[in-house]
Amino acid sequence: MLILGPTGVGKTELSLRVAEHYGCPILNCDSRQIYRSVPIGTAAPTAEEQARVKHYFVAMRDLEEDYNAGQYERDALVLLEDLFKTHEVVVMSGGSMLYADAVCKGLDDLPNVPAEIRQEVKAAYEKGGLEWLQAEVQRLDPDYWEIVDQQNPSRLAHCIEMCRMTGKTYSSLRTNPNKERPFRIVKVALERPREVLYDRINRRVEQMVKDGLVEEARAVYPKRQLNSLQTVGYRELFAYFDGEYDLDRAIELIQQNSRHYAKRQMTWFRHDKDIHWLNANESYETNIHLIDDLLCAVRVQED
RNA sequence: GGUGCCAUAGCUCAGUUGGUAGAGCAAAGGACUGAAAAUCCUUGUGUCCCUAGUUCGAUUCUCGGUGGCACCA
Repeated sequence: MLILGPTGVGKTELSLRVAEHYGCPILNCDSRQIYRSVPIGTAAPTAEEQARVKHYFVAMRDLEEDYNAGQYERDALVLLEDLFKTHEVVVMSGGSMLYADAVCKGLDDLPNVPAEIRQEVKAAYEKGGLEWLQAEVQRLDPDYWEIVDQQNPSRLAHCIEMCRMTGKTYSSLRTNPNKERPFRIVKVALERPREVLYDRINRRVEQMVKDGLVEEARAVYPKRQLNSLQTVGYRELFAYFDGEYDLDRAIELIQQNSRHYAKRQMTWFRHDKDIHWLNANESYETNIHLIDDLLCAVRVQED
């Protein structure tokens, strides 16, 4: 049972109630809540919430540890195999769409990029700029060049990393696997009118600040260059610590960037035809009832 | 009360020697295979404050009004 929705829509409480209803645990599907030390800014499930339902993939990695969607796919599948021995239904909940798709459809089996190669490509990019990345991809993998977002440094850099590591073209490694899974997936997503969602996001950011977000960010400030901290709520405060602007401006930017993030999530959801939409304004009882119906339909299909 | 300056996109402003206008930001739309809360792409019609005048034609010039700011009383 996959529960999706943009940031701030209200996934957490519905997921808890659904998990309680089925007596099952929750697999968190959030690329930032996986890390320790940043619970306030990532709106991670609280101790009380985790006491209600067993959670996985919350605060399980240090900020220094690189984590990624491919690793999440592997970790989640191992865990799910185990959980399905004792549970008919498991809830997965979150807003990281690449992570969700990695579990539902699977990514190609690519190696993790070693730090040296990442560093090497990064250094060459800093020296040669976007032009170097573009020329290098055209040279190493002309097929990928045809389809890639040619202005996007991370896409280009990743292609170069893969080519250098494997000695093959990145495009030849991309098979769009659409893997079979040994379980059925039901996807629901919560929705709210745009203005209501944005208002909730704005207020949630203010609440985070009251709850100590600034202090939390200050504590991890020395590690600001880590990928795990390239995150809304932290980058803006780091810039404030640097004196680039005042705290009020930083808060405004956190709200704005959270809204942008929600918008990008919704763009992704819109194209996923497997999603069943739930109105976040409905009562939990109503939505759980709808979810129950969806699961029953899947059981009927199986028989 | 007097004098001066200003009034153009949601915001900050540019500009039109008179031929109905454009930047930044915001906003919206989109892409997405191991950095994904990341990264990248696309999109600018708005009574140019209102009334009257001059003019073939006024957002632009003139008179008056309204609002804002500054200085003087």
